[in-house]
Amino acid sequence: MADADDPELLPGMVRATVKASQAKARATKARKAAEAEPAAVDPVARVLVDVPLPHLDRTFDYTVPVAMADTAVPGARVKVRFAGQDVDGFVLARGAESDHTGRLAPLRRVVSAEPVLHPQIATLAGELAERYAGTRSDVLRLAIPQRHATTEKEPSAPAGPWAHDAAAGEAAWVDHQPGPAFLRHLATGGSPRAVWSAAPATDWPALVAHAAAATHASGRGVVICVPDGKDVARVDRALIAVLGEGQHVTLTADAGPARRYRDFLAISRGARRIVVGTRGASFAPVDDLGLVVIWDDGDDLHAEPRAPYPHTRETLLLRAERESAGALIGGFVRTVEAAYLLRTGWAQEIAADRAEVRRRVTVQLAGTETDRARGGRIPREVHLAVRDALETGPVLVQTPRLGYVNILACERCRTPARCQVCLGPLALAGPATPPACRWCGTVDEAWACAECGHRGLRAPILGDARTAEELGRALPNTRVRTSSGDTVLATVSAAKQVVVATPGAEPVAEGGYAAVVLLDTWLLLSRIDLRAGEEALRRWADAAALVRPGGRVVAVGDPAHPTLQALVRWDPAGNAERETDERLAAHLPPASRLATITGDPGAVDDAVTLLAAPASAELLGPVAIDGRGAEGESRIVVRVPRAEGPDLSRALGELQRLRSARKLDAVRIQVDPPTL
DNA sequence: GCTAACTGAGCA
DNA sequence: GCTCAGTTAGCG
Repeated sequence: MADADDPELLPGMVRATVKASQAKARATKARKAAEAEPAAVDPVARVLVDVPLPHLDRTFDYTVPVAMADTAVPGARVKVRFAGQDVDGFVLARGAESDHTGRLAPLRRVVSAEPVLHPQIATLAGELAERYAGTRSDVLRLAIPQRHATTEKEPSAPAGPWAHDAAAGEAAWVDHQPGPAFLRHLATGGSPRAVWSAAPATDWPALVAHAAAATHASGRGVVICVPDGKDVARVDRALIAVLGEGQHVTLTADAGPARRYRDFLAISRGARRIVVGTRGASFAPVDDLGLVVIWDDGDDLHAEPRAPYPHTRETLLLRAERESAGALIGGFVRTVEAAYLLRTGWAQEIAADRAEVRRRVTVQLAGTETDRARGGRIPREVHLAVRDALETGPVLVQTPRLGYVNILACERCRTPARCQVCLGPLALAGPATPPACRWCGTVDEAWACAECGHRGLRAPILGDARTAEELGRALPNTRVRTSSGDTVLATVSAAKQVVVATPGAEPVAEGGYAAVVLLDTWLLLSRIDLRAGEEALRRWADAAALVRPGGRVVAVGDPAHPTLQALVRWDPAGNAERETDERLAAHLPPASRLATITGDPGAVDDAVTLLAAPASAELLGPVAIDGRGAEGESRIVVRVPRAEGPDLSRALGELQRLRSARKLDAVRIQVDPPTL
């Protein structure tokens, strides 16, 4: 260095360029000095850097140059030099000094002074990262939308005036007790928590809107999460009807970056206090949160498919606890997780009484063995019921999605064909091949039905198009429409018509359907899954609930099946209790905490030896998993009693930090996977 | 993840 | 004694 500082020692030819570069270096140095001149107040910024590595999920201190003193506020996006490159980060806090012993690097740039990361969301990200054994930066990627500079320059319009009609809210809730008391509690600043089983034919978006209005009346904010955009639109309309325009915003993934950021900012800046959206909205930084609402928490759309895979219900319940807000877990059915909240006394029950439910709907079963043997898909009595109901209004027919269950069934009694080795579903790999298990690959040449002994197999005839065709033939002068896949109808008019829809794609009918028909219920039940029963009832009830008050529901299926019996009795609570008992007996969630570790077989083995799991932990597997880009991977399940859940999460987090620090092959960890 | 520092092999 | 590819620690 001393030599280079003295140009006389260098040959003349290069002297000029050296001088020029030295002048440049001096200028850079001077600029750097100015930049590095630390702010007078709180010159240290604690920065969370956006790197995906678990062992780097901690804050790093940087000095705040005086030029950034006012913009590098907590919550602001910044660029910092990290490991020799520029990375994004958030300022978590400012402070007078650092506990880092070395020299601090200056912040490189304040991307924007907009404080998009609120303290309560930063804390939430930390707790979720810990629970799901992931990183805060992964959670924040889900929580904070992409910045849109143009949008950020515009101010957020303040909310206009509004009035609270408490009487209207209580009237709307009167059939669901103690709903009115729940609303009063919210309106007076309380934070009640309830699991709400909506009666069929309930205009649930309106009730949710009234709960939001009651909370709003107490001067607090509301977060409402629903499964999909169709539901967001319904609640949006209901909020407008109850509170007027401009009191709330909607947050959906498909809104486009500008719109999304604008609505996020309206919440972040406190210009709006009520938000309704899909799962991403669960992170909305609503000021002074008073109520969280989740509708239909069993819908798998509430399960985030990106790491660390947080579930909307868990995110919202955690926020309700931490931010002392009320909670409303609503649906036409009840998940075992919601039932558990009642069992533990965390929440109270809100439901309609038996008489009210009976006034609203009658559910009948149709389809006897003789009907089936005749080979007709739609039993005669269903045809009659449809014709009958069409006299007074539209009819909804739910039919399982084509390819939803790619399995074979007994030709005679329609019991799904299962593998003798592992109970997996049998399927045909191709024409003229014997049936084989889709899970373990075992070929079963000599299959015979376990129920009736019959040896013939058939692929079920399915699909909304087939059903629509069959109904169209039977009802020559009736309009038959379909709603499924890419062409989902949101609503239909009150006109007399038949709407054939796949589960989840049922349109809402103006005034409700005169009748709802559920076809091929056995197919939804044949899914061999942890949640098959719960999921089947959810899909039936969500369709059946679209009936008009006093309407009729006809389900085609086996009257002996307990899940269908729960539908007939309209007893989501009983079904959840039964499912919960089964889960308890089988040591499955919510009585236990489960986690899966997936990856290369070697890496998974290795991870298990490194995992300092609680002593009570059970390891199930590893098993090889196939299909969908998981070639040659294996998976192990770790199970602990619920009370040890936090210990397991901590151990899994520690495992990920250890593995990333040592640069071992990555493994994917999922805590409480929605399905196994 | 990335960079920068470190290591030792290979060669003058 | 030096370069350089390969390795690895640590990131403020």
